[in-house]
Amino acid sequence: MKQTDTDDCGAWPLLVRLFFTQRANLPQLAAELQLSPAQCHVLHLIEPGRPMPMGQLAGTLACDASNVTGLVDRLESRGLVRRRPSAADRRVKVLELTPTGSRLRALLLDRMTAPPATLRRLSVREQRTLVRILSRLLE
Amino acid sequence: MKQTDTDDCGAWPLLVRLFFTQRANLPQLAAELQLSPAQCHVLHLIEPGRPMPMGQLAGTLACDASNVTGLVDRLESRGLVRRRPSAADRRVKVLELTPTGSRLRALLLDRMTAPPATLRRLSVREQRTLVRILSRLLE
DNA sequence: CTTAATACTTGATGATGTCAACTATAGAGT
DNA sequence: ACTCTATAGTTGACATCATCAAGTATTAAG
Repeated sequence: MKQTDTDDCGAWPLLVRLFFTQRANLPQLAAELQLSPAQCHVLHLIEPGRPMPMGQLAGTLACDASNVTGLVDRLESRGLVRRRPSAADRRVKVLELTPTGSRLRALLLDRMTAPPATLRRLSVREQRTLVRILSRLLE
Repeated sequence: MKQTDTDDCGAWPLLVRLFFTQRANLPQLAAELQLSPAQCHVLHLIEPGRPMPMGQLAGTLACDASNVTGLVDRLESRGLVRRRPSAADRRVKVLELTPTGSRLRALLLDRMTAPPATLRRLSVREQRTLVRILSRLLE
């Protein structure tokens, strides 16, 4: 079970390359929606109808809480996100998408998940295999 | 059967999720090497013994040329990268890793390609399959 | 009730990124 | 040659991203 860390046939290095490739074209995709990469990340994380405390967002983004304040400030000023006080704990503020934010998020996911041309090189069967394997990676 | 996977729309959203997951933990990994995410990206792109013109780097990063100037300034001031004039065209400056830069790059790739725990859920055979499929995506 | 811990904000600072203007070189066409 | 245009890189102005330290408000613990 433990054996293949150094002997995994290079699967992870390939994913790293894929990661950097995607990282490079996120800015342009974001710019088309008048967003920054970080804002895309936030929009991606807040699902419609699933409000999220700011602290949890900071945790998921793995960044400082004060950074989230600024990010949300800008998103809120554009009417994409709302801060709501939490009923349970008056310290926490919960974030939820506005209708506009929901629509923009849908548009973003649509563009991001528009498969690149290279994906068409795979057969349907290979794609299913890929889905099965990736699902297990994402638990 | 929440969704149809008769087409390619299943695999890419998963890769997008994987992408954002990795995006979130790059800052910490970078910080351990006293680097920023962007600097990691640059270091990842300049291979030892394969000098790269600044313009090409800007193209691959899909960012403005002036941004590369600053990135390289900081990397050069830390002795990780060198600017060299190009013999063929005196306008271009070619970037190459210093020995220190090469070592740090190796360390970075080592850490980045240290497979996450989730990868161990896959059998060797599944990992090979993943490698085969990803190679075709990246070729 | 006092004290400590948590959630978020503020202000300072550096890094990242874009744009416009600039220098220097290259590559035309005339 | 000589102008005209395009390209490679830098600089300066400015917004965003990100961290840290300090501060406020609230919660929780002793």
